[in-house]
Amino acid sequence: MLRTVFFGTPEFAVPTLAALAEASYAPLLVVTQPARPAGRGRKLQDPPVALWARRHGLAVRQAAKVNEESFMAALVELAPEVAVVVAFGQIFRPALLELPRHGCLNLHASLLPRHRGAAPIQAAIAAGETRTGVTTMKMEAGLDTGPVLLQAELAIGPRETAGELAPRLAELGAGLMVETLRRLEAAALEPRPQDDALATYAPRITKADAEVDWRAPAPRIYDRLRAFTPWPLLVAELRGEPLRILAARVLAERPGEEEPGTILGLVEDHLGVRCGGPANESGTMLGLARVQRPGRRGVGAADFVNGERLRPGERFRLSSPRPSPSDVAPR
RNA sequence: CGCGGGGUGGAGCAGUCCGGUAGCUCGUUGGGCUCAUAACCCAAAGGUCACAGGUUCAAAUCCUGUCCCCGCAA
Repeated sequence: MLRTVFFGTPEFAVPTLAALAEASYAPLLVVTQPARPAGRGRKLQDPPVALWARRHGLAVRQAAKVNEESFMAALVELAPEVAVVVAFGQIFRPALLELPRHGCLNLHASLLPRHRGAAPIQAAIAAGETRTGVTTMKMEAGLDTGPVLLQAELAIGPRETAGELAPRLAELGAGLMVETLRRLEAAALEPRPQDDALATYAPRITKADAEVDWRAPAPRIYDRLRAFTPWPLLVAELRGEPLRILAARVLAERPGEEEPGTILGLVEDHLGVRCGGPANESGTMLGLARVQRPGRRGVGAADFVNGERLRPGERFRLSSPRPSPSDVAPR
């Protein structure tokens, strides 16, 4: 029976917490972020982990800064043997990393060393990958650089969004973390250092990532839309006003000389837009299924065309090229 | 009391600043034409303009209050 402390914040961390509790690794303390103003009205909202933990009678501490003296002192008091960290959202200083005898174990939503950082799920989808997974590792000072303990893989569906993939990875990871603790107790873990040469970095997604570059091939734009669903989705500019793209698919190639961003018309109930493509091939086409104007609710492509009286030939504004948000050089 | 946008026939929108016959693109129904790639032509039905008060000769439009929806923040 390990003396365990759990650190986690969003929905992604809940399955692991639940699995620990069920597997007799119920944490002595659940540490999570303070309630923050959120949503319309900016009311204070507790993070999902706090809600779950309280509902199940676990001790909860909402710490704004875990490296501070007051929190550290409280933790020393508990004398944890191991800390389980899942999407907590704060950086641990060495003093905290070394406090539990077995160290701090992290669940990360990618196959490390790929996609270190804040948005591994989105990065994998945006990169067009067909497989990803979860990793448990022993935390060290660098961001997601610690030695790998266990990994589990799964396939990314061709139309799967980040919102759909995240809970699957969370469940997969929950089981993996329990297994990791079992092996820790049995002294059957073999930490393997990460190969830094293979590392990529997946920075936090921002609204700026949502901007569509119509010069990219349609399949690439589609990958980004899947990665950025449910947030921040994609945003394009039409008639001087932002238009949010809620759902789309890649349509069959259709030869044409139109500029990228040109509206080709309604195709199979989708608003067909000319995108970029490989040289010497006919251009690719993205079909917008649902879009949303500012202040309005989302509408289907046909409704949008009717309401706006759109005709083929109108063009979305081309955005400025930006580096792929999915992966940049490792830090 | 965080900020902003919206609620108009079945759908999506315009009209609201500058009060005065309810408009557009679709859909539906009936008729015609004929096939094409958002088919076309003619006709018809369908709205207490979110709700409640107020101002006015007159309110979708101006004022006050309420309800519902959406975005910003992650």
